[in-house]
Amino acid sequence: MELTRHHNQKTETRKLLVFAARELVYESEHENISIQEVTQRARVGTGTFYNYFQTKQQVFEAVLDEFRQSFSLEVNAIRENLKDPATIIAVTLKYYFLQAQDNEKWNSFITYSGLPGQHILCQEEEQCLNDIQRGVQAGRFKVDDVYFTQSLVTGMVKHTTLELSKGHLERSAMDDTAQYVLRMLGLPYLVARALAQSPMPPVRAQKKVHPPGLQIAN
Amino acid sequence: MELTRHHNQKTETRKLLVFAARELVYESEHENISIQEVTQRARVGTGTFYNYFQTKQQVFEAVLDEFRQSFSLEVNAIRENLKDPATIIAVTLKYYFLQAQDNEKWNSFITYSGLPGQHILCQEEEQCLNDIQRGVQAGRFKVDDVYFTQSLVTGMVKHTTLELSKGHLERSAMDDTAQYVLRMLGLPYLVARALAQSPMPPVRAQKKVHPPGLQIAN
Amino acid sequence: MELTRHHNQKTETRKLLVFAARELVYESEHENISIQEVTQRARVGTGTFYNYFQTKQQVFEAVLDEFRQSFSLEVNAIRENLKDPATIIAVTLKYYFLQAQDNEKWNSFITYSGLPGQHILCQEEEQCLNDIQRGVQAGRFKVDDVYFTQSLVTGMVKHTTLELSKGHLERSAMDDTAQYVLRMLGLPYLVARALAQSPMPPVRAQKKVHPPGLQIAN
Amino acid sequence: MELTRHHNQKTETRKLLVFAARELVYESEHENISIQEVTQRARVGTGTFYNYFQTKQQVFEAVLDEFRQSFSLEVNAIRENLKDPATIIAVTLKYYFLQAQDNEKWNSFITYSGLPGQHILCQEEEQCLNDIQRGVQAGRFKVDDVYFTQSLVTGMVKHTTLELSKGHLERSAMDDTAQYVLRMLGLPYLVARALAQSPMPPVRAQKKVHPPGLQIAN
DNA sequence: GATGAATGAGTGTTCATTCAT
DNA sequence: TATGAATGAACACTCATTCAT
Repeated sequence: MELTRHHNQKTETRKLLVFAARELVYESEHENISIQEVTQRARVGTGTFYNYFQTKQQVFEAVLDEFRQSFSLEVNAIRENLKDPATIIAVTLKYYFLQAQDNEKWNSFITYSGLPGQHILCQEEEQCLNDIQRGVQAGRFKVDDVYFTQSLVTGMVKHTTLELSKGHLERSAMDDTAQYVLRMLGLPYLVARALAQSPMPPVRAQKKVHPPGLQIAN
Repeated sequence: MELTRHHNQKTETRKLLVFAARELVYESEHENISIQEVTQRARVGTGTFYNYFQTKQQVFEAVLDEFRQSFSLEVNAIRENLKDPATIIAVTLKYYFLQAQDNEKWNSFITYSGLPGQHILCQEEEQCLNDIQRGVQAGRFKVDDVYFTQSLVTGMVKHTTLELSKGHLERSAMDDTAQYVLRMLGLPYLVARALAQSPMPPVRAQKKVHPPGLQIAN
Repeated sequence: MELTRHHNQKTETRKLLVFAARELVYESEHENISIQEVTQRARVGTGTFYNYFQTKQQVFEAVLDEFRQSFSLEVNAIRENLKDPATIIAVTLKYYFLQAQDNEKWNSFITYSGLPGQHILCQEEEQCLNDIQRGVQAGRFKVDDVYFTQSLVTGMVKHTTLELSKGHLERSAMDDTAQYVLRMLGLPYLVARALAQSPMPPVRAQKKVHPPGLQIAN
Repeated sequence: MELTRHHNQKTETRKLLVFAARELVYESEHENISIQEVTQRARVGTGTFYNYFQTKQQVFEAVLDEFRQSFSLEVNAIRENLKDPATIIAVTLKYYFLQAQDNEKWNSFITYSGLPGQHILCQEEEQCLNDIQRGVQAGRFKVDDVYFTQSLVTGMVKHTTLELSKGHLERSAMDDTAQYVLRMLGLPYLVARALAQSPMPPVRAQKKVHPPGLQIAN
């Protein structure tokens, strides 16, 4: 019990720090967030930071991890009810766009900070690869080089996400990108358009605080 | 006369600074280049910097401008001999990939520094837009939304460039990307492939120092 | 009974700390050893340290004490079989040099740390004083000022020890120093040389872990 | 002239820093002097320090250098009028003791700080070596190993200096040490005593601020 | 007595910017 | 215009010490 309590307390403070870091990413005008900003926001002593992280990057990586994990949970909850590879891809892309819209700040942060932002979707990338491969095996897709195609799809999605977050593109760009992706995978124009425009399946009711699932404590 | 001398001198010093900044981008291991590094490299007093730039970013933007300008010159020299919109696009893309390959360092710099890296191709973007529009008008291309398509093409090109520079993609990705782009624009598969795989027209003989055309002075 | 257990436990923890501190002195590259390093090494809570020591210096002084004590035990075991003051001094010096050789790290630690390193031999100093005085009384030595002579002898020994540990002097310096000391005390050259060069009497068989006798627990 | 002025100004600030560092060594209770202490004392901005020194140690080494240099100047002024190797050694030692007496704090500083204190007299050591060698060649001294003897002499002098500065020895220790050293070098007792007790030759009139010759500016 | 999370003053160091010359 | 010494706020990071449990 003693141990448990301590462990909880420790976990609690860590959460405070990660939470503060995330808040600052969203609020901060400048890209450079200092450790002292984080600890002050977390209402915690300066040195406390170093009980949980060895370096500044680590706390932001922790935020990134939380983000990826919660996003994964949500998107997988949707995907598991779907069968058709094309539908899965269309829905995944659109879900990604949707949640990305709420996170402009975050997007620019991971894009321009020194963080391994390119890996923000790394697990998703593997998933994307699998999606494509299964579609190919099922005779649904037709691509020359699966790996390259996956890479390019990822690039397209990232681009659209970023441009959306900057207001350079309209909301319709989400559907349009999905449509182009599906066509790249070999679907006929009409099918691609139909799939891309079909409405999202109802997401499990769930209150979303800013980045999905990043609620602190509870 | 006196005035001319002064003007030249001023211009000269500015060039020295921009040149030094560019060199440092290529050489430096770390992303953070200080003004003092720049002025020392330019063999110029610290304060001199502020006669030409108000802020650190400005000097890097100047480098960026030079870069864009010289790239423009070169690519336009190639383009002016071409007529077919599809060919123009294919050639432009491939030329862009080629020169980007020589500039990995630079690419990562504009991608991860605080600079408005997204605009590296902004003038090109407009050109790209024109290319697409002319193709559409000529009945060669078929796209729903020209603006969105152009944006997505840009995103794809940037993605491939970056991934190439990181070694995540093979050289064939250049042709493959061009091919996908052409198909996105509505060309049939075989035509797209043929165009994408056709060799580059001979570039005007020209010794290229590091980034094309960025030679200082003259 | 309860009391005894507590007392033992308390003693035990103290030993753990002192032991850890000593290990760190030997192993550590840097001169600055933090309390947290000590407690971690001792597998003891951070706060526990302050149950036994008020300040960081105190734990190192404790190490010093242990060291002196164990050295005393050993050297006295040798000395008690000797009668002649000159022989006693020669043997003591040489024994000191010998054990110092195994403890380079330690030597530099007490020399350059803030510890009262000058007192490392303070008990020995008194002993040294006695040795000289008895030699004088026995008519074996001839010195003007016993106290000063003892001080200078101590200085010479320390110097040779330190220089040996730094590799600035050869092993023969041990004999040479002993010889000079004996001559300082008034012995004729030949006698001094003979005594200084005579081999050490056999030390009681005894396995020596690192610093003599500093084994913890038992 | 412009250049000269700048150079002077620059030199001036450097002196301010070195001067402040030296003062702090003398005044400070604790061994650890921070850069900010130095800059505040020098009435200079924090960053200014790094225009002159790359690291904290450097400023203290600068103090050490100044000290050695000025000491050298003085002692050599005395030595150059002397011929006899034994007298030279006696006088040099005594002069060293005298000036060391004024510098207790400094002595403990170089002894216990991380500075290469062992080299404080390094040039002197070489000089000492020469002194001994010349005495040997002149048939005045008789030593087995010149290098070892020099090392030991240095050790004795350092020891006496330090103990004097701590008040552990009386002033007579200066003469006594000189006497022992001369005897170590092979002089007969009476000669050694006579030389060691002879008064210092008159030193050139000279106002001595704390450590000889360390006056700032003028 | 034992614990270890919390602390915050302190460290050495960097650097964009100013300004007298 | 050119200079470069001066600046001081800011930085990431350390660590002896406290104290509630």
